[in-house]
Parts: sequence; C-alpha cells; structure tokens
Amino acid sequence: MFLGNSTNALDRKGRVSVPAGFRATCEAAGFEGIVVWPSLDGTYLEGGDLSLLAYYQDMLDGLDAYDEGREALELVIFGESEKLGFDSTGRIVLPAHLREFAVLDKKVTFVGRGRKFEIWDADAHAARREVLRETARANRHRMKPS
Amino acid sequence: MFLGNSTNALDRKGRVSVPAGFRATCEAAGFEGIVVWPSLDGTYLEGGDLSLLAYYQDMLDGLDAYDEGREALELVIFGESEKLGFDSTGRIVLPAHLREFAVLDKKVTFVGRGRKFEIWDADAHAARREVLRETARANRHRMKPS
DNA sequence: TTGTGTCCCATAAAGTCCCATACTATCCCA
DNA sequence: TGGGATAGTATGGGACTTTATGGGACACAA
Repeated sequence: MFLGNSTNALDRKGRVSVPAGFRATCEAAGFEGIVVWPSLDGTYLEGGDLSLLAYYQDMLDGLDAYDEGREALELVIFGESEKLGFDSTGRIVLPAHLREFAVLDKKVTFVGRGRKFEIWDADAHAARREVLRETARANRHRMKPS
Repeated sequence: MFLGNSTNALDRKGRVSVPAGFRATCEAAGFEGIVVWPSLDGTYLEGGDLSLLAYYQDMLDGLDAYDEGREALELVIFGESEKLGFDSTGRIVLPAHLREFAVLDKKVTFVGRGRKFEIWDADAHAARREVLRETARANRHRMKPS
C-alpha cells in the first residue's frame, strides 16, 4: 500500500528519488521501478507498481470488447504510461513530457493513495491539500464506524 | 482491540514506546507496527493496525469512484498516514510533522478506542479527560443496565 | 561536437539497530 | 506467605546503515 507523502528534489537531469516506503511497496510487486502516467483529473501524474496495471487490465477485460469508452481508457492507460526503473540509489528519471504535463519544477511531492499514488509539483500540492482537508472533514461521517 | 490508556516518554530522537497491550493487538494483524495519521477532529493523532487501513480501503471501494468526498477521504487517509514499524524494544519513531501537528512534547498518552486509538500530548489529554468525564456522567442514564 | 541517457561515486542527514540499564509485574518455592 | 528469581517493559545512548542528492564519467546518436 502506498502511504504518506514526501517531497523530494527534481534535479537538472530530471531525476527524483522515489520515497523509500514506496520503493518497498513496488519491489514486493516484482519490478524494481514504477509505472507513471498523466492524470485524467488534473495537473499531476499518477503512478503505481506493476500489479496496478494488471488490476486495470482485469477491470477493462470486464467491459464490452467494443465499448467505446473501453478503447479510450485502454489507450490512455496503457498508451500514456511509462515504465520507469529505479537507478542504484532508488531514483527514477521523469521523461520531459511528463514533467511538462504536471508542470514540475524543483520540488515534487509523492502522495500515497492506497493502491496508487500521485506526483505533484510541491507548491501546487500544498495549495490543494488545504482544500482537501476541509472536504474530508465535511465528509468524515461517511467513514463510520471509525 | 485497543483498550485503556498509558503515558510514555517521547525522547530526543522522537521515539516513544507503544504500550505493550497495543502492540499485542497490532501483531495479530500481521504487521509489526502501527499506522498513524493526523486527526480530522482535533489536535491529536489517530492510529491503528494495518487491518484498519484495509478496512478503510474496502469502504472507499464501495463509494462512487468520482464522488468528491470519497476522493478527499482517500487522499487524507492514505496520503497523510505513516506506517511506523516497532524497533526491537517496541518503540516507534514519530516523524517530525506528526509531532508538530499534535504539539507533542515530553510525554504522550495513548488512548484506546476499540478499533483504533488516539495519541495525545499528555497535558492536553489530561485537560480533555475532565471534560469527557463530565459529559459521560451527564449521559450515563443512556447506558441501560445490561 | 553537443546533447541525452545511463552508470558510478561521494557525502550529509536521517533513520535504524543494538546494547545497557532501571523498573515492574509475575511466578515459584520453601 | 514472604521473598527472591525470572521475564517483560520502558528508556537512554552510541554505532551503523539507508536515504536523498549532487556531480562526474562514459557511451551512443543526431
């Protein structure tokens, strides 16, 4: 499970350390790296380990073969994803098109989301976080019994 | 089940012993550690064992994928939680941001709450306890004789 | 050559592990 | 039943390991 959040530096070469906890989660899935794609919901990237793609595949297999949405999802999820391996110190290199999509600058934050995680520009994420906590507060009764 | 309360010392390195009874509860869930996050309700932390997060995951899976509240909850629950393993003597290290959130100083108290538990600054908890006892006294008639 | 990508090295800070000690609760036995 | 042996808990400190990060070296392609 991807838990917690941490902010790491994106260097001149486009490298960034994947938080150690996330790495441990990925390695359990059998591939020393992560899978990343542009989010359909906003200016950020989403990522996960290899098992997540298998999970999506299963989900798509459940849809009609000629379902129009299915084709689009398949192309976006699999076509836009990059499989990024860790280097010897646990970093990945984020390709330029992904950095541009999410407007990443010096600092990026990884945010755990259970099965997957998000990659944000640090400032953009800080702003969003405030809003999120408020929304969560307003909805917390839905998580009963706690 | 997390029952009772106890107050332990937080040392210079941010370490604190998890009460032995709580540890026993966690170990039954298969992970030698706890999961901790900032409460949505006040200046304290909440925690539980790994099975609690699995439980939350199931609950979230049951909500609409694009329900706004669901997304916020998912991000707050998974994005703000830290998975903290026990050291060989049963302590955890509380990360700085969590210590700051709950304004923890020298003494912290763990308070059992059934499925999960709370972590308070000892003084803050002592103050709150008085208030709670009063409220409980006023409501005691609602606990029917069993 | 110039740029791009990969690999390896160095380092500082943070985190983890291990050991020692004090204290307490429990058990055992004459 | 008193009292000591034993095991488990809580806490501090030092040593060691891992993590995060920057920079250099090398190879390949445009």
